[in-house]
Amino acid sequence: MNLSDEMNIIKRGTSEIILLEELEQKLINAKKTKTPLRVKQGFDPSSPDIHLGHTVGLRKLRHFQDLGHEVYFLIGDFTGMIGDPSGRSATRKQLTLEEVQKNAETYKEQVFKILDPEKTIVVFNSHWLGKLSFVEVIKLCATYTVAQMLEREDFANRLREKRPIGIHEFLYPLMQGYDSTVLRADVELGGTDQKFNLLVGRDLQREYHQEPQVIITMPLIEGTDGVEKMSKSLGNYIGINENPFDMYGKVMSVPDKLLLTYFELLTDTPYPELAKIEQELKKDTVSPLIIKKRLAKEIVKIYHGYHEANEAEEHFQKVIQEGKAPENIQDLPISKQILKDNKIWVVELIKLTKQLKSTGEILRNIEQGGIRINDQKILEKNVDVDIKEGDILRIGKLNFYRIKID
RNA sequence: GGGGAGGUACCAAAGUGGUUAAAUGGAGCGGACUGUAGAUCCGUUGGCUGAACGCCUUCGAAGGUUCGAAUCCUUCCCUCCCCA
Repeated sequence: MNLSDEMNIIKRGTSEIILLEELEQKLINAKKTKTPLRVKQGFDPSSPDIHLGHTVGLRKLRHFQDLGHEVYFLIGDFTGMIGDPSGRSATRKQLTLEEVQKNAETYKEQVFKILDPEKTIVVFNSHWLGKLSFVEVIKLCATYTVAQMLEREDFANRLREKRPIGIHEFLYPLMQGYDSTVLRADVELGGTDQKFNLLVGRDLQREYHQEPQVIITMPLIEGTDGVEKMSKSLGNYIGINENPFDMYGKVMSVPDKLLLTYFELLTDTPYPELAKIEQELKKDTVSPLIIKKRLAKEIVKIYHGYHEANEAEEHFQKVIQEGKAPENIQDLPISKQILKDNKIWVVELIKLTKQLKSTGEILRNIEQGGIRINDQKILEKNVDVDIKEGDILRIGKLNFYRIKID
């Protein structure tokens, strides 16, 4: 593969590369000396579930691996205890050591759905940051001035608006930069909100007489609401551990305007194909629904495989679009003893599913027409229903149970 | 060190002695509609009881005043702002 092909793979979907020429030079040198580049990205272990937003960076790391480079997957277990102020109006809460480490474990399980384990080195920054002496910390601080720190938009804003900035928050960029010097990173990846921190890494590497890392920022994708960036705390995320149907359905709930971005950043759809999709959307030759279904299937395929993706699609078609019961319905075992003349009080029946949390919720569902037995709405709470083996109980739109009498 | 503001349900935010299980918005849930779980509209949202406006729990924590407290008093915990 020649240099420009490599560059095209790397450039896809990026927001900014600083500096492009340095990256080219590094790639050339790597090839010449047969030394893979050391590509670093840090992850904050404060929320343990990886969602599609994280995969934007992870997939870029994978691109580097596919080109033969090494990935340093850095778990910010130490920095996680301080709290990264990036993009936050308020100071982030600090995690305990145990919380951070527990989260880190679940993190590792998930990232290898995307990264190549052979070419990934997982590192924890507590290993070196935890050993720094106070003198060393002060020396590190001495490399930066308050004025430099205040260049960061978030700090500047908070200062102007007289909102608090913790002293420790100034240390975050320094620590992240220090990580780069320890790992001797050639490239560091991050979201656009990380730009400042990534740049600090370059400065510190110079300070430590290293060649500065190239920094690559990736766009932050909006979540299923189409407004806020995808994040767990906002509840607009699609987790990569979610089951195929939920994943498919959540992608389907994304506003149309995000279709192209999702295709570009979350799938490997080649550029000519992307251009075609763009045209289809623009000229309205293909319904956005069809295109979105293609996207949903594509994404489910990446995390669950082709077969599961097909199933998710069929399921969606049947249950959501046509409002019918799906093929695989879970059994609801009912023992004969609790039946009286094959009858059971509806509320009791629903309780057995454990689907609804309280009696109040069950009653509300009944009143509002959310309960069906064999497609027949039950609208009255004081009824004992006749049930037999194989009857289908439906709660709301999505939850089906097949009665099984023991 | 001095002065001030505030902690209310999943979140945000009203409420300052009874009519408050607590306005409103968001989120959630259900329905209708549709090209989707999107948009829109309607309904609904502490728990228990075969349900009655009956009982239990909830307005930072613990006590107290009162027939009655989210609302008043005391102590404590926490958060924030201004001045130094």
